[in-house]
Amino acid sequence: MADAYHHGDLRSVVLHAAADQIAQDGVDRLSLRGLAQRSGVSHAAPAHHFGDRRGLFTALATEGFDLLAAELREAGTDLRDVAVAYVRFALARPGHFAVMFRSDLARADDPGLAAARRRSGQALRDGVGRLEGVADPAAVQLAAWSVVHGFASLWQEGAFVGSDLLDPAADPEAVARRIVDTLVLT
Amino acid sequence: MADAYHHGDLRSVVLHAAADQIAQDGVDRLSLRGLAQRSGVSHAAPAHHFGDRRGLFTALATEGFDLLAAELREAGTDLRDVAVAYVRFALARPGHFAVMFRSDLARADDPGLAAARRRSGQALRDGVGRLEGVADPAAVQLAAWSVVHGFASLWQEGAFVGSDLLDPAADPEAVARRIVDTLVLT
DNA sequence: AGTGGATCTTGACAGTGGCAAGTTAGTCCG
DNA sequence: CGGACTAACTTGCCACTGTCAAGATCCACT
Repeated sequence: MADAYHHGDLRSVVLHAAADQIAQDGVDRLSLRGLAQRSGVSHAAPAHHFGDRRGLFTALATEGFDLLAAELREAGTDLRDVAVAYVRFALARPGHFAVMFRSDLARADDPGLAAARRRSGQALRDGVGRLEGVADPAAVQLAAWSVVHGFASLWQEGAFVGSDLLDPAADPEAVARRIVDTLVLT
Repeated sequence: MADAYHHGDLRSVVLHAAADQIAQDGVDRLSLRGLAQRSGVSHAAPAHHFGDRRGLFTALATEGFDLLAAELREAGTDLRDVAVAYVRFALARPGHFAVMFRSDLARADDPGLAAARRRSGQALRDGVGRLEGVADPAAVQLAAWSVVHGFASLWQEGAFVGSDLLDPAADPEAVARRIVDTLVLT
């Protein structure tokens, strides 16, 4: 740990630091050099693992999609539970979530990222697959994804604070459940 | 136009150029100097109008909220129409939309931005206000906002492209209407 | 033991945002 | 008509950032 050379775990250390910093200050204020300094290495060390600024975001997004997939699978097969799990993930991992759907930050053609995105998409599909007796299942699936994604985004950016739409002290997961209930009973 | 000094319209010229560039390359790749060059002025000229990088984003977000408010008011008083108008705005003004809900980019305490945000919030409220016979109107309002915001965000970032959830050539407004219909009939 | 490759450092370069000081243009007021 | 005042813009500079190239260090393997 106190040794000069990091021996393997630098990659995850930097990733973790990046997620922390993004959660605190936002993506725009993230500096690779600051990240390196915070991780106790020279300014060019991260480049060896991620190559690029885009490479770092790509790795972070990939990790995010894998974490999301795990979270969704754990939630089971009920649409409501899966939806709430999506919101829970977004709020628990703001640093990852802020990067995952930003095509301008990550390298869109990265095969690892595409695979992880596909995995989480599959997990989402598995959880929402059974929609018997619904007129337009595809619309419901789209709506479910959109509503949890939008709610998580808006919540995280503080869009609800002065809106009178909800109690500032409310539990986001509980609100998410209320919203999803509004949706699926169609 | 060919004169050396811009005389007044530089502010809007730069704002327009910024919206264009953000729509093309994303927020992260926006350079104030490139913007200035593209507008035909020196690198420090924008600073006089916006002060700061954050100042530019603040102005752009403010303009965006005003445009959104106008669009929402024009849509009338039906929740479906207002919701679709929200999506239409987001897709028509991607450069503005990308900045409007990013608290890390704009100056959150700016009074002009707060006022514009309040105006568009009011417009949204006016359009969605009448929800008679609904068990949990606040939840429906939250869900409506969340679903259009999420759908517009996901669409813009290309999250739907390989997902089999919808036809890649589909008209986003039509899809948005389908989604909203899924929602309000509760 | 020593060779090879992975990991990290050092040093340099162009580009960026931000600041200070100077320059130009228009306006107002005698 | 002319001179002062102010807004708009320019020039020059600085610290910082991302990126690249070259060198140093460590580890594994034979």
